[in-house]
Amino acid sequence: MSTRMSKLFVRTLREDPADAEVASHRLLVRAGYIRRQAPGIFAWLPLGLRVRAKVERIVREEMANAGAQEVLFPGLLPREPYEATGRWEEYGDGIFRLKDRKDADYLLAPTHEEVFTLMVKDLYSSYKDLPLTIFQIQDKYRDEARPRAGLLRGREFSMKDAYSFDWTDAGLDESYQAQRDAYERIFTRLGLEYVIVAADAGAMGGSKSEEFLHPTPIGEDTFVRSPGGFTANVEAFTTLVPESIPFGDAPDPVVFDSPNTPTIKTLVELANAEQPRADRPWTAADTLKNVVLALTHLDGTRELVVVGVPGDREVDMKRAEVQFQPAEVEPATEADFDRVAGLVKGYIGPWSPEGPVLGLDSATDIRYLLDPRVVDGTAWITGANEYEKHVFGLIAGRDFTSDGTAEIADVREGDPAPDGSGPVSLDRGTEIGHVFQLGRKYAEALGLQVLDPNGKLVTVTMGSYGIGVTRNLALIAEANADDRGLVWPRAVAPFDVHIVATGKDDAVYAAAEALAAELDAAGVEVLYDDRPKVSPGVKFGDAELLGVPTIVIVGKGLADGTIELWDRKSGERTPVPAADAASRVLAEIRG
RNA sequence: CGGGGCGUAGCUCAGCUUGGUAGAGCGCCCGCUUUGGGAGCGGGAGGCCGCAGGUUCAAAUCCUGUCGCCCCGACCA
Repeated sequence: MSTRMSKLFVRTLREDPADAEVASHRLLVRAGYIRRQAPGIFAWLPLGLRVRAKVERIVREEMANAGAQEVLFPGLLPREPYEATGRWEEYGDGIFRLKDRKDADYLLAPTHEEVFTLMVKDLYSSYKDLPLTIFQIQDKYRDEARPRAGLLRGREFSMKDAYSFDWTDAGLDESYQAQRDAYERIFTRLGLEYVIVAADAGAMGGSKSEEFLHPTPIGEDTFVRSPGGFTANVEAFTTLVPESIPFGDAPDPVVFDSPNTPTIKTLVELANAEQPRADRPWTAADTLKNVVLALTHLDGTRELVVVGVPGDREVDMKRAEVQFQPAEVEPATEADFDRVAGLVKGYIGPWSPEGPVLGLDSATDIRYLLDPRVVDGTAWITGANEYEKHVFGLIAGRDFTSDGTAEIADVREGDPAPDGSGPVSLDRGTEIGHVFQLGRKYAEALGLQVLDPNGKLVTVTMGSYGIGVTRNLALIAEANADDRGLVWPRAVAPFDVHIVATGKDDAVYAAAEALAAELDAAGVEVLYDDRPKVSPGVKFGDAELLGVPTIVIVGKGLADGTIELWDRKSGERTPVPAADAASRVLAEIRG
């Protein structure tokens, strides 16, 4: 049965909704696919649901291809399983919590590792039952601090989450690869450009982890690519370590007066004026900036660390978080400085004439880490640990050492890729899928073990694989819109064809109706704009806004026996004999 | 949590500076006309001006408080 526009539960808006910024949000609301219900929470109207179902179908088909079975867990879950893995606390304000009438704690599930693991534990106890991959498509809830961009970052969102269970590491590799392959097929079918980047395994606590990123200017992630094919999320980017330089007969460090140098820029200017170097001027890259960070560990203890980074680089707090996780990182506060003796704000450095100042074996006892670029033999200008004094010619490895390296400096366009594949470029992207090997963390915490062929208990190793269904939908909309509206790829369009009848001639409506019926009988999903008192301009505008890829206009051409095929994407209109219309549409849709 | 902006009809907004009976366009309903690019005319329905308190003869408008929403950042995946 084809859908009639006159009966469809939709109201298109002539103007952009005031609260929508990005194209997908604006257009999905304006075209009547979704409506906002609460911040980051949306109602789905018939058009939106149809697209959502199409996306889900592709995901289901490829999950089946990958040998995964569909299940459905509740979104409302008790606290206990999350307590067992520590995530009830870890999630903090990030999840919706609630209590039942007996005052027992519940949560709206942000993801389902725990309950999947427990279900497998309940049912399976032999290696013969494995491998197993099960998945669901279900709404997830996260109380995002700031939901934004409509569907792109919601508090309720639909996600396909799959979990694999193996009893050997090799098995996990295979299960992982199967999902990874399925993801490539899914995004290809959805028509979404993607890059696979090495990701930080992060809070989920696993080993191997890759993100599928869709490059888009509205993306919230930054990732790098090199000409040689290296890709990584900036958080996971590792610096190419330069060769060490022999100390040779480099002169001893020289302390100099450096009043009024609150910034790296002023310090460099002063150095060039007062302590010029023979071969080339000092630059910010010659300075070593010692940044004091305060870490708050999981047990609540606060630790100060100092990280030395080249002065031309900023600290990237996101990279710092990754570096020090699971501790929380923030710049040290005044109170932190007050607690430690020996740090002269603005003049912090690892060296003093009296001996080392930074490091676990130094005067301050503060952990000192260095940017990987600070290799042995490099010479630096840095603080002399005395008010209004800096030191130059300080040689790494000779005059100071560290307790290790830290990747907290920002990544820049042109930085060399760690695999030697050339300078990287930076792009914005949004995560559309994430695959990773959880390993045994959850199985251990929840006691999921099976008997191996020798009758020995072994802990199961797991993978977890997510695709944001509604986010993908939004990104498809985003990537396929023009100034007139949505332009759906055929694979996910709410309808196959949108028939627009114009004019008031009964013959037009009769012909349009007959065409709709014929196509419908052929299994085509038809949206038929039968509204009799609506002007052609409105119907054309709505057709463009809704974005069905093939539009058929039955109107004034009918007098000459023609009907028009209108391609939404190219805008091209092709008159065809009315008698051929159905077959031409079929060819268009299936060709 | 920090910064900025905004809450007036279903939607987009004006009115607020300078207090005096609630406005426009679109949408919706009725009638007539109109039908290939968001029609015309006539008639109509629709408002706790976010909420609370205060000032005042009188508050959408001024003051205080509060709640909410949007954007940027922080946070989060």
